[in-house]
Amino acid sequence: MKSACSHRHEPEPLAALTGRLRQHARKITGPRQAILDVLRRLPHPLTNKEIHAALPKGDCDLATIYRSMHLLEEMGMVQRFDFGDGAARFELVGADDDGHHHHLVCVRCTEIVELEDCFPRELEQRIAARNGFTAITHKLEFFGLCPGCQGDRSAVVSPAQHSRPAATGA
Amino acid sequence: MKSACSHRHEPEPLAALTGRLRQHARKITGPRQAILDVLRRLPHPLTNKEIHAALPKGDCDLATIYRSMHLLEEMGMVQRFDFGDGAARFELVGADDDGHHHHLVCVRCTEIVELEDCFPRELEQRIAARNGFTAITHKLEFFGLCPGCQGDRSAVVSPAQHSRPAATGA
DNA sequence: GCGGCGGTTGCAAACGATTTGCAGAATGAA
DNA sequence: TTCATTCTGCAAATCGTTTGCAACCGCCGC
Repeated sequence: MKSACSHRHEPEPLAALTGRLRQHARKITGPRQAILDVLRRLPHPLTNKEIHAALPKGDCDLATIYRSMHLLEEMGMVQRFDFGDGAARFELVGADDDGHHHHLVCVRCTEIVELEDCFPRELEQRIAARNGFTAITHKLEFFGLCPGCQGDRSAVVSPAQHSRPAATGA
Repeated sequence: MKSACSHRHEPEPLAALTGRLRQHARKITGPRQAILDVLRRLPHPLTNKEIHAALPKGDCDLATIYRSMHLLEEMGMVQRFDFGDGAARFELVGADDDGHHHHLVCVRCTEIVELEDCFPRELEQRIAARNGFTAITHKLEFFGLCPGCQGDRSAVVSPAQHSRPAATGA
């Protein structure tokens, strides 16, 4: 069952995480433990490169991180997020949680706020019904200027794909 | 001004589109006319590769399409969308429109339905206010099984990044 | 109608994120 | 401890996208 209050929990102990691996008949290896520990201690959307950087030097190859994230995603242990900058990000998912939530990203400093809010369930159902779709889900992320970056007129990180200065004309 | 009913309009004549280029002091070239014409006739989110394929053979280099889409995006003539499959998609934006809207994508056949629905403005404002953010926007896309693909138990196109079979367990 | 400037284009190489082939290494079961 | 497998590191391959560069051409002024 899922707790009524699904806010940020205490980090799940590493042993519990590796236990989930064991349940899925997956081997508990050094790299996997290291990766899970990073995810556990940094409860934020992390790119594979960031995970790699957070790892004790040479603890794990970047390719292994990619493979591990695929595995963990298939097992439902991590949730993938896409902020449109061309790099996938991952967050650990609680054992009793489906990981579904959204973010508010500052387009200037890239600060990330975890949100509880979600697209209204009933409205989603109506959209599904109206179009005859089933098994409907959604991807939703918010972008804006955080308190600290407001009034700052310097360049902005475009929510669009990849680099390139944001549109100035329009 | 913007019309009260912003549903799918008649395709804007090519001359009107090139006229917008002229207004921005941009040259009206063959490749650009060809690209705009494709966007005009195919009112769906198109990848650069799809646009390239829809073009009369050798009418335009793929790199030119990438550059053109950047230009058109900066001019607000096209809107960029990201369905999480690693390729950007573009749609022409009406002259009196901001292009903001969302899609419902079938994860099996990739059929795309254009939606009128949007995340509740007031709720978005509340999220912005609660976190002190300003200039807030959002990216939102829906995924599900279209009527024709329901009951079909074959592989699914994951809404996640790139290929790889979608999670079956979990 | 002509000439020239600067925006544009095609081509190919460069890039960054992600994937994959392969041989050796390490885990978990017997 | 042995063995079958699963994993890992390394390097090369992919894929979408960007960019350097030289040739080109649309558009303005004459």
